[in-house]
Amino acid sequence: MTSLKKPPTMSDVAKLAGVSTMTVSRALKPGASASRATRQKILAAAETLGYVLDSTAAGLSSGKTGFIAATIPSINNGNFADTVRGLTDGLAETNLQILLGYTNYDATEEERLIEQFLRRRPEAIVVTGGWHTDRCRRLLEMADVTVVETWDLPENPIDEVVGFSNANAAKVMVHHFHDQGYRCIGFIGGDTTHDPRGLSRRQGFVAALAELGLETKRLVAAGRPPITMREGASALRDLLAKWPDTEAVMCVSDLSAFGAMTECQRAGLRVPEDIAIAGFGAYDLSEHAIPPITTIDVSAYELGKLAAETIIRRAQDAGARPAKISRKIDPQLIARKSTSRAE
Amino acid sequence: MTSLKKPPTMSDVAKLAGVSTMTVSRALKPGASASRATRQKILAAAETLGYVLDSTAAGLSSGKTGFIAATIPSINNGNFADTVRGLTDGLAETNLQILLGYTNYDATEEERLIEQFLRRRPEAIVVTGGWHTDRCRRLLEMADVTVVETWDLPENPIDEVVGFSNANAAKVMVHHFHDQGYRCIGFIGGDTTHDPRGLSRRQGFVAALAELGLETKRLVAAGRPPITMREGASALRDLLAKWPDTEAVMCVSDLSAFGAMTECQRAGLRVPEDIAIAGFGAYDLSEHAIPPITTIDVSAYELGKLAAETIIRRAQDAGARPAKISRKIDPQLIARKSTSRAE
DNA sequence: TTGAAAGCGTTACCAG
DNA sequence: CTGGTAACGCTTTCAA
Repeated sequence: MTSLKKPPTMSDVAKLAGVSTMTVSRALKPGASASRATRQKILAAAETLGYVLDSTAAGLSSGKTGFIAATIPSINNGNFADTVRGLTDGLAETNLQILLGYTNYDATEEERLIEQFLRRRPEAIVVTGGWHTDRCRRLLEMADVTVVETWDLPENPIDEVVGFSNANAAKVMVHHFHDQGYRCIGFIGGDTTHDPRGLSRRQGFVAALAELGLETKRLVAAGRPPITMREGASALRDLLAKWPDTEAVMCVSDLSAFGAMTECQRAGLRVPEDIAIAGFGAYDLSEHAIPPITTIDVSAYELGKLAAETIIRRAQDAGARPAKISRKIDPQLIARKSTSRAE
Repeated sequence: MTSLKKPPTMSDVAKLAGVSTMTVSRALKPGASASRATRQKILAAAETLGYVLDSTAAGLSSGKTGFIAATIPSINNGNFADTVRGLTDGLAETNLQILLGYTNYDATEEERLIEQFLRRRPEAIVVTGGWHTDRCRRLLEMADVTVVETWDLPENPIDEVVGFSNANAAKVMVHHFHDQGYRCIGFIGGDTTHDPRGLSRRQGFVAALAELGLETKRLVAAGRPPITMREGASALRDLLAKWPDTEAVMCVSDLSAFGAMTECQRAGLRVPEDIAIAGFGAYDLSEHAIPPITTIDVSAYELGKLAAETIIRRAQDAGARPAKISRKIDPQLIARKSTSRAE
């Protein structure tokens, strides 16, 4: 559809409607201060010409781009997608548009993305987690916008935080296992170098076991995050090969848990009678699997919603607002059959 | 992090480096035509000031925003996420940024999104499917950019097409069922009013059955797309309640197929011995489920990659290029245990 | 309610 | 390789 004529501008519309560009500009805004009549003329002229406002020019002139930048580790992940949905829904009343990027669980890629996004002059930035490259952190600190870190509780936040404790979530799960009578408990996660949240869960897992006086050695790192069903499956094989007496396994995500569980079933092990399996993230999958899989709900959608609220609040406080306010969510255990010890 | 000082501009950098803004502008570009020495000075000055290029201004001035707009029906869908990944990867060499939006399978919401995106003056637009509101179509036609419709083969394309025939994909599945000896075959999909691709699959399903001289009545509409595992499960109950002699079921997606399959298992029906189940989309899930689920791979990632190639090609042909070239992909059947008739 | 003028920060264009 | 100047299309600001 590449024609040659230049697209109409506001002054074309103004000319056709017989008014000034300023009047057009105002008539096109929501809270239009223009008389009914002129506004009709203007709208008609715009329609005739096929005029579309140029936000690039508007943004340059007004100093407001209407962008919110957000980075998530992976776009192909229901949990992060839920957070983005929450963010979008929370921003629906505003005219803010989301500039979404995914980092592939790579801090360097995150840095690259943030650098790109900063050029767009977003009015706020939402990032996943509190672990960034030094340069990335510096960029975020120097950027003159609200920064919201989510999905974690960074010890030293850049600005605002809307998250939860991954370590504590793992602890909740360990206690659930313990309550059910399991004592030899393993953990399946990804390599610990790329997924800080996965690492926190693993650390929380180990710490909780230690507190209970249980063995903490049954840890398998299954590859580069995000780990897949396949990696969950092979990790389970590895785990049982090394520690055959393992009674229960916590997986870093529902997907890997499902992979691990089906691997058990293929191997003739009954879940939960022979081995218990739990996941993380409260995917639909864990609810519908047979047996249903115990998991942790971190309220991913809510996280996005709260991030949006935070951004809006900060925008209204126009200007100064140094306080670093955390919105903390408590992950909820969803106990299901997959970890219910046969009496 | 809201400070009061205005962020540094290019002219601040120029001043500090003792050159003109033009030299700064050039030195900051990839193919920099600036002497080693001045460029070092400039980079140093930029670093000192914490300068970040303002793409808004750059875009206004150059007439190139560096945006590619893309809309998908749902962000929480592995298939569409794969297409976005393909698009991103395909665009990696360029400096183009993706402006992503999701429509919730709602043509009106798509129209709203496209209208918003158009204001950002994207250099190309990728949309899912060929079914738009009249106004949305008009907007896309009048926009002076490459438009790529994906995930379908519209009869009357707006511009470029990178897709596949959903109807034909369903036909392939029907023939697979037929080859396996199944004759009483049902279809589970969402309401037909919101998902044109789901509707095409259903129509292709019916047409293929009719060609084979089989009954075409076993159709269940399970709710607003995208249909979930739960809806797949309840739809299966409905289907069997109405037509108890059904031997096989094609589902509009792998997720609903999984829901349907687990529902069978809960009801004590063996898959595939008592009933065959197939899905659509080649999710990991269908590979790891027990039994593994027969599905169709539509090469979602490839679709995005090809869309990117199309966009790049059109950008190079600078200007005229009226031809509507389709990149057609052939969906591949992945036959698995869930539809393998016990001999 | 409307308009005129002055930018917003960058790059295109043309000189040197 | 470098610099001056004029846009780019809009909104801010100040007047009327």
